Amino acid sequence: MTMQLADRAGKKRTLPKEKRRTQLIEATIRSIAKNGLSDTTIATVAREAGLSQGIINLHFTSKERLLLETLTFVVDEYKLHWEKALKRAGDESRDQLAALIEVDFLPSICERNKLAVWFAFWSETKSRPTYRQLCSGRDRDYDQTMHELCAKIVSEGQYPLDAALVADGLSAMAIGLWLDMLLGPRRMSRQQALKTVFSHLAGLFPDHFEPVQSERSAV
Amino acid sequence: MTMQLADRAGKKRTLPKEKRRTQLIEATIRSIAKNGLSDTTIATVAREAGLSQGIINLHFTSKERLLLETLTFVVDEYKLHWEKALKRAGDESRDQLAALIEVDFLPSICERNKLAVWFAFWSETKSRPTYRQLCSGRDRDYDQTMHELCAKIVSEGQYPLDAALVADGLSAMAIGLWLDMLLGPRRMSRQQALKTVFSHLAGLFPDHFEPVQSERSAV
Amino acid sequence: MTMQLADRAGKKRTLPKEKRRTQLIEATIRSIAKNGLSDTTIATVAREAGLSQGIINLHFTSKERLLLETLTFVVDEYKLHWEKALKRAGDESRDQLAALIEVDFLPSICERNKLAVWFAFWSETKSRPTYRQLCSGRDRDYDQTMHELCAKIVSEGQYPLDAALVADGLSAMAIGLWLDMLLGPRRMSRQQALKTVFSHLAGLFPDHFEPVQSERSAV
Amino acid sequence: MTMQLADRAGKKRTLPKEKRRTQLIEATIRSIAKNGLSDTTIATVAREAGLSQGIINLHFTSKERLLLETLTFVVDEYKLHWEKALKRAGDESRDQLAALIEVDFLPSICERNKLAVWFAFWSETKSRPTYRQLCSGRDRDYDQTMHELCAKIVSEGQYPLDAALVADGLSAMAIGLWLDMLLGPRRMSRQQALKTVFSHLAGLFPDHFEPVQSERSAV
DNA sequence: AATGAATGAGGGTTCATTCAT
DNA sequence: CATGAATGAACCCTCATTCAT
Repeated sequence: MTMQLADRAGKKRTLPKEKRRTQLIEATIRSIAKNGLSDTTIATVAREAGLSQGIINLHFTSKERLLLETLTFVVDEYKLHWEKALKRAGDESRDQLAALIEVDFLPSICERNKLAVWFAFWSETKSRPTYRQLCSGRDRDYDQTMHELCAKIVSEGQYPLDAALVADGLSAMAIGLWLDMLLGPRRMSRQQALKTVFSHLAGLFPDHFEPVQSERSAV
Repeated sequence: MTMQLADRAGKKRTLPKEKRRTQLIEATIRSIAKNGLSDTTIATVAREAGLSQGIINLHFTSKERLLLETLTFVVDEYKLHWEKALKRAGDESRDQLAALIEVDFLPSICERNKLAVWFAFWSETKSRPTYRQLCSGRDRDYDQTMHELCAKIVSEGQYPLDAALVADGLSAMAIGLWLDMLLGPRRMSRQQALKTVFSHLAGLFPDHFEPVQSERSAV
Repeated sequence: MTMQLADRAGKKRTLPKEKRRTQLIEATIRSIAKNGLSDTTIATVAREAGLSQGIINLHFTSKERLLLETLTFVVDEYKLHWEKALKRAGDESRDQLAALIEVDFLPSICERNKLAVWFAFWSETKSRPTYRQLCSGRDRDYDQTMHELCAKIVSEGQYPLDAALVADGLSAMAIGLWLDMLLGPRRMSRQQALKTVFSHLAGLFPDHFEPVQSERSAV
Repeated sequence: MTMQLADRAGKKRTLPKEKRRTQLIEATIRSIAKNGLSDTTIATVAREAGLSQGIINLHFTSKERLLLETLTFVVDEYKLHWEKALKRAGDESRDQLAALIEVDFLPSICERNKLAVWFAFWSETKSRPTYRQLCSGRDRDYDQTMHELCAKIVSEGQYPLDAALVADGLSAMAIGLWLDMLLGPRRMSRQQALKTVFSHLAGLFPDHFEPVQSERSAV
């Protein structure tokens, strides 16, 4: 409500096209998080943006398109982050894997609004073939990279593990933790989630990752 | 005349109350899997059940109630399974943990229709407090049991691991694998999923679980 | 308004399917006559029928279908009338032609509501190919019959006329008179219209039709 | 920058007021012919004119006004034509009547775009009193003139006909032929339409008009 | 003078719910 | 019990109109 008032006071009535679009996409993300996908209507999005209903069809032609572009927005942002993180991570495969995983728990990535979007679309994927292409699991590049890093580490450490299975498992774990974070921040904080994954890494790859101490069990 | 119609199909027109209810709940599960939660209407459920529209309000008062009872049905079935599995598992904590995890990938539990229901409700959880009570994550008993088993194994094997973190991680991984199975059976089969979890167990608890060979990497 | 009240008082809430459909078609005809085609909305039709808006989609799936069936209704009724009239007319081609023309000016055919429907759809024909098939001009059987009758009369009377042109002209004249009647009953009554056509027939086929005296010019 | 855009197309961005208005009216006529009256929106007109949406309200205040002026435009053009034709026709009533009728089938008058406009407005006349004043039937002067010419010819030729009825019939026939032309140019060409009317004139007034041979029936 | 972003009333349609049968 | 015709609120979308640029 305060938000809305602020909007009204401080903003110009007409905005550059691209600005309006992202403004509406962000309103859509908030609405999905707040109301769920099935209760996200053109009205809720418009209200969230502090604008009129007609503006959505003006900028996105249809609600369906708005939802698609919202999903794309979140997916692209995610991809951008981990690609950047990977570049910055240095040469050690250990560090690269760490970087990749840390991205999943960056505040801007795993804030609940965004997580709500991921899960909303995942849960509709079966009935909407269009969604699947955009976000099946995460994406192939991610899986590929994860697999390669695990393979390198396994061979470096001579671990008796199957790299493909480890990669799948880690990726799955991250998503499961996302769900825990979505369902209630008390159950699982970002810190807690990170510790969980790194604790596993330490168990699996003892020569590459150090043990993690949880507050809960720390004496 | 009515009799005639009833006879024709070979079905009785009136069914015991409880039968009708589960018949409708199963139709709801199929509809959610097929159409997604937001495209599941009273009409799609009734059609899936081969009955008239009015029957849902007759047996469930409202659509909301039908959905709630559908969720409850799936959650209860899940709980029933792992409680039974645990009892049958013997005394070894190793076997009990294995049993607990295997339940997640039982055909009747992780068939895609059921998974679709879990994710459908999870993704709406934020906006519907009612859902959360029913299925936040899984449920407390499950988490508790998982934690205890991990703690026992950790202490048995003297592993340098935090039991709480391992328990959370395993639970999360199972859910992440469910998502993989939901999004496409090719990406992740039940067998593959089981291998993935047990491969991690072998890595974490080498004295309790044996290494797993994936077909993919097997020479 | 009285109509509406009467409806509400005297009718059952639920009606046989076919009855409801014709009831709605008749309401559509009245609405087109009263509001024009472009101002005929689902709301105006429902109000005219004294029913709720949803009922139109229930019985006709879409507004478009309702309009199409309304057009079909009027076209079929017209065709039925002139076919029947032709059978009853006897063997004289003179009488048959007279019968054919008289149909155009039967009260139930050329009441203004119906005429409004004809013109409404004619005027949209260019942009709606579907309409054309249903009512291009009138229909081929009509044109054919008209032509044959004129040909017979021309040859009987040895008139120096082209039967095809006469047939086209008479048909066109009838439609032009319909327009006059639609635009204002004062300008052109049914009687007046009939006289106009028969006056022409008398002029063209003096051996078959007798002169007509108009009130206006009658001394 | 604006200058640049203007230059590129070679058009001036600002046009004399009257030019813009007729440009928009012509675009309206095309849009009505192409899309029908009910699908003629401000957007279709603006697109047809290659201009922005706002311009219509700028020049015509409202859509209603634009439609009204479009109708007026067509009506005035028609009236202008037949008044001019009448003046040029000479003194013979025969020639004057012929001239009057020929105007109806001048290419610029009965091109389909224009006919579409006539019928579009006629079919809405009942619900829009404003339209009726503008174009009921055609207009009184026309009817009056037609009647006088028929009367003169009837008396000249001592025909046993009622002049008023003949005038009405001819006028109606012309409109009916317009409809035939609107619905499909194959059914009725301008030539064919003219022959049809003159064939009737020859039948009615044999001393004034010569018989017409149709191609169809010519041996 | 001209544009086009923005509005919001009203259009067609869907759908949970009611109720007479 | 079971049906399905009927309702009406709420959905998405269109479009005439306004207004800052």
